[in-house]
Amino acid sequence: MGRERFVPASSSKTTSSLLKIQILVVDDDATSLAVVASMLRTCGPQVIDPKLELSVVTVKSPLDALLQLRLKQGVFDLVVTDLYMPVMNGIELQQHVNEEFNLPVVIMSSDDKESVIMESLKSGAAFYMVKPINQNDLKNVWQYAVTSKKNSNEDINSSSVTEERQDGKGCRKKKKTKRKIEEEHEEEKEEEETTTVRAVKKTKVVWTNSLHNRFLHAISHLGLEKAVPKKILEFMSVPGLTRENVASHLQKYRIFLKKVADRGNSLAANNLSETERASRSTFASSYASVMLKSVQQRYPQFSCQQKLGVPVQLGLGGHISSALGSSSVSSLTFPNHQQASSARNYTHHLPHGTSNLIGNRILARQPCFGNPANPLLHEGNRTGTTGSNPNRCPLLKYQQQFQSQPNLDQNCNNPSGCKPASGIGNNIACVSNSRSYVNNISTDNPGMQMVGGGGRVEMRQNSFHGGNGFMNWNIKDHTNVTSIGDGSFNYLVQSGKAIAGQFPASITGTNQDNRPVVPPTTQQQNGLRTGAEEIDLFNIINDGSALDDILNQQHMNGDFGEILSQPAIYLTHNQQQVGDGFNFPSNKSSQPEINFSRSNSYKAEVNSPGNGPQQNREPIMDAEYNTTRGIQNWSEEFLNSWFDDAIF
DNA sequence: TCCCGAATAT
DNA sequence: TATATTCGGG
Repeated sequence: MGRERFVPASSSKTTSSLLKIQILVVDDDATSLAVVASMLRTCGPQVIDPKLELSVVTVKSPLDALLQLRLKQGVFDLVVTDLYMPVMNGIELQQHVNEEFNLPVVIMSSDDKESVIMESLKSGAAFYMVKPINQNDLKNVWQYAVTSKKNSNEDINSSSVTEERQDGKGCRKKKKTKRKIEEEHEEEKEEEETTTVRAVKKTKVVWTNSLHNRFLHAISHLGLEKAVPKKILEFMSVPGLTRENVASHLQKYRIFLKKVADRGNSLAANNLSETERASRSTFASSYASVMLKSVQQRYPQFSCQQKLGVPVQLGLGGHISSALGSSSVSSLTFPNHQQASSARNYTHHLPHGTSNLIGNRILARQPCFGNPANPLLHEGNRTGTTGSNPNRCPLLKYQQQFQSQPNLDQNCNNPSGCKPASGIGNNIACVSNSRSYVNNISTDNPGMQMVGGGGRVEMRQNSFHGGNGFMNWNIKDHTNVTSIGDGSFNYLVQSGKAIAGQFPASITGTNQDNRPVVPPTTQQQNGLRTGAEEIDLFNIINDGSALDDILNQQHMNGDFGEILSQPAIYLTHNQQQVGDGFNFPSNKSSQPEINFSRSNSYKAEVNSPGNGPQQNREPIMDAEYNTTRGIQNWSEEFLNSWFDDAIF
C-alpha cells in the first residue's frame, strides 16, 4: 500500500474531477461539427473507462468556444478545433486557449499541407488531425484528454499536494503543502479501505492498436534486447504515457513472446543475425515478424529464405520485392506433385510490374519473371505440361540460384522437408502494384489453393485491419475445387477487430458479408482439413497455436508467417475496380483502382474502415505512389496511417 | 537516485 | 483479463 492517492485538485482551472472528461469541439461547418462530435461520443466509451463521464460540447465559432471556456472554467479538458474558421482560425484559438486555460488543443483540418501541420504543431497544438477524421483519431483524442487531465492533476498535486482520503463513505480532500513519504506510511492503515472505494481511479491506459503499434515500432527500432521501458517511452513519444505504463505493457508483451517461443523447442538464436538482417522492413518488429522468427527458429526446415540467404523482408513486410523496373512478368508454375506431369496444370501467372508475393518462399522480384536470363525464376511456359522441366519449377531455379541447401528436386520437393510448392504454406498471395495485376496464382496442389475464379488471388483488406477478408481460397483436392463460403468469393475474415491490447487477435470464419465461412463438407485428403481447421492456419498468425497441428499435415508446410504480409496493406485504401490494372492515385482526388484482370466481376473493394458503401468511404491514405517505385518508397504518412489501423 | 522487471494488486 | 503498482535489487 502506501501509495499516492491523489485526487485532482480543485483549482480555479479544474473544478471537475477525474470522473468527468469533457471535450469542446469547435467547427464552423455544422456537418463536420456534428460528425466529429458524434464520433467522439461514440468512441469515447470504447477507449475510456466507461465509468468516467464523458461529454462533448460543440460550438460553431471560436469566439463561442472561448466564451464557453470562460463560462465553464475548468470544465473542459480538451479542445478540438477546426483550422479554418472565420474571425479566428484554429491556431489562433489554440493560442488563446493555451494562454488563458492551458488546455490541450487538437487542430483538425482537411488541409494536409505539411507546412500547415507544422505550423499548427509549432504553435502548440497537441496534435493535428487531417480530415476526414476517423475513429482512431478520435480515440486518440479521448486518450489524450484523459492523460493530459491526469498529468495536469499530477502537476498540481506535485506542487501543492492534495490527498484524497476516504472513510468508506464520502470522499474528503485534505490539502497539504508538502507530502512526505513517511507521512504516507503513517496513514497507511487509515487508508486501507480507500483502496476499494476510491473516488478517483487513475485512468487506465488503453492500448489501442495505434498505441500498441507505436510500441512495436519502438521495439523494432531499439531491438528487443535494448527495448526497455524508458527508451520505448521515449521513442513512442506519446503524451501522458508513463514509463510504468510502458513497463507494464512490455511485461505483457514479453510474456506473450515467451509463450510463442516456448511452443518450439527453440532453436534459439540460430540464424538470428540473418533474420535480423532480413528484417529491415518498416514493420520488421511487428508482431508478424516476431511470429515469423519464432516459427522459423523452431522449424528451420521451413525457413528456406534464411538458408537461401534471400534478402526477404520478414514480418508484415512479408516479401517485398524491390522495385526493380518494370519488366513484365509472366508465369510461375507450381507443379502438382500428386499428378502425372502430363496432368499437371500450370496456370500460375504472375503479375508484372513490381509484385509483392507473400507465401512460401517465393520471392517475386522484378527480374525474376519472364526473364530467361534470370536464374531465379524462369518463364517456362504458361501452359506447360512438363513438370520435370526445371525451368518450370521456379523454386528449383531459385534453389539453383542460391547454391545453398536445401536441394529441391524437380518437383520442388526437398528431402529436408521443405516442400515449397505444396499445401497451405504455399499459398501465394500476390499483389502487384505498378499497374500490374495478378492473373493467376494457384498451387495446383492438394491443399489450399489461392483462388478466385480463374485462379486469381485477392488480397482484400488485410485481416489485421479487422475489416474485410483476408484472402480468397478454395480448397482443392486432386480433382475438385471446393469453395468455402459462398462459392465465388471466399474470405476469411478476422473478427477480433481492433481489440485493444490483444496481441493475438482471433480469426473467425466469416466471409465478406459476414456470413460464416462454411467449412467444406468433405474432409479433404492429403492434409486438407475442415474449414474450422483452416481457420487454425490463420491462428498461426495470431498465436501459433495451430502450428503443430498443421505441420503434422502432409502438404502443409511452409512459412506461414509470411502469409502475414504487407501486400494487403496496399489494398486497404479505397480501391475500386475501375479498369484494368491497379493504381494508386498520384493525387488525392483520384481513386485507386484495382482489377485483377481476367474478370471484371472481381473487385478489390477495399476501403478505409467503415461500413458505408464503398464509394462513399473516404480514402484514409493519401500516399504518394509512384508506379516506378516500390514499397520502400511508400510515404511515411501512408505507413503511419496504416500503423494506426492495423493490428500487428 | 534511477529504473528495470518480477510479482502482485486492482 | 488488462493494466497499475509495488518492491527488491542492479
